[in-house]
Amino acid sequence: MEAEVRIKLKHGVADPEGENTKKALNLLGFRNVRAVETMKTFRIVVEEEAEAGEGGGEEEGREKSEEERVRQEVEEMCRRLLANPVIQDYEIAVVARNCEDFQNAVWNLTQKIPKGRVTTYGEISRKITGSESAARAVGQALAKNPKPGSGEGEIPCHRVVKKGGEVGEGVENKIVLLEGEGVKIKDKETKKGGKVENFKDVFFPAKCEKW
DNA sequence: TACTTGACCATAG
DNA sequence: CCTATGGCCAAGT
Repeated sequence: MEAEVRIKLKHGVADPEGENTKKALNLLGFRNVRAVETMKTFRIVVEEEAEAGEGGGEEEGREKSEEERVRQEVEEMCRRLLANPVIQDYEIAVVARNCEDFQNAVWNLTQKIPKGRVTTYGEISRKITGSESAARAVGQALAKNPKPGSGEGEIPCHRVVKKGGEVGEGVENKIVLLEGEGVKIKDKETKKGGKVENFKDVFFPAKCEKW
C-alpha cells in the first residue's frame, strides 16, 4: 500500500523561496508567471498488516478498511512529524497499489515465496492492486521473468500456481521443480497437468503470516 | 489512440 | 471431470 503526502504552506504564510523563484522567472522572461509556491511531497510505502483472522468469511471489504487504516496511520505521521500544523497544510492520497511498476512488483513479491510453499497469480495481483482482477497480467509479468530459479537473487516463478491449486501453464518442469522442494503434486497425467496436494497447507501466506 | 495478447478467474452447461 | 465464454488488465504494437 502506498500513500502520497503533499505538504504546503498555509495561505498567508510567507514563502520566500516561492517568491524569489517567481521573481527570477519573471526576470528570465516568463512574464506570465503569476504565482509560485513551494511544496514538498513524501511517498510512503506501508507494509500491509497480516490478517489476524480466525476461520470464516473474511475477504470482502478487507481492502477498503486496509486503505482506511493506512490513511489514519499516515495522518498520524503528519501530525507527529511530517507537517507543522501551525504553518502547513497537508493532503493525503492513499493508493491501493505498490509504487513500483507492475512487473517489478510481481517479481519482488515472487522472490519472497519460501521454498516448499506456493501462492497464486490472483493473490499476487491482490497484493499489488488490491484485487485479484489483474491475475492475468501477473502471468504476463512472470512470463518475462528475467531470472528464473530457486537460488539467491533468482525469481522462483514455479511457486506461483492457479487459484484452485492447478499447477497451470508455464515452464515445462514446473512440477519437477516443485516436487524437488517438497511440494507434492497429484493428478499428474491429466489434461490440466497436475494439482498441488494439501494446497491450503502449503499456500503462502498462511493466515497471520506476513508476506 | 486503439487494438491485440496472454503462465488467470468465474460461471454455465 | 471437461469445454466454452466473458471479463480483466498491463504491455506491446
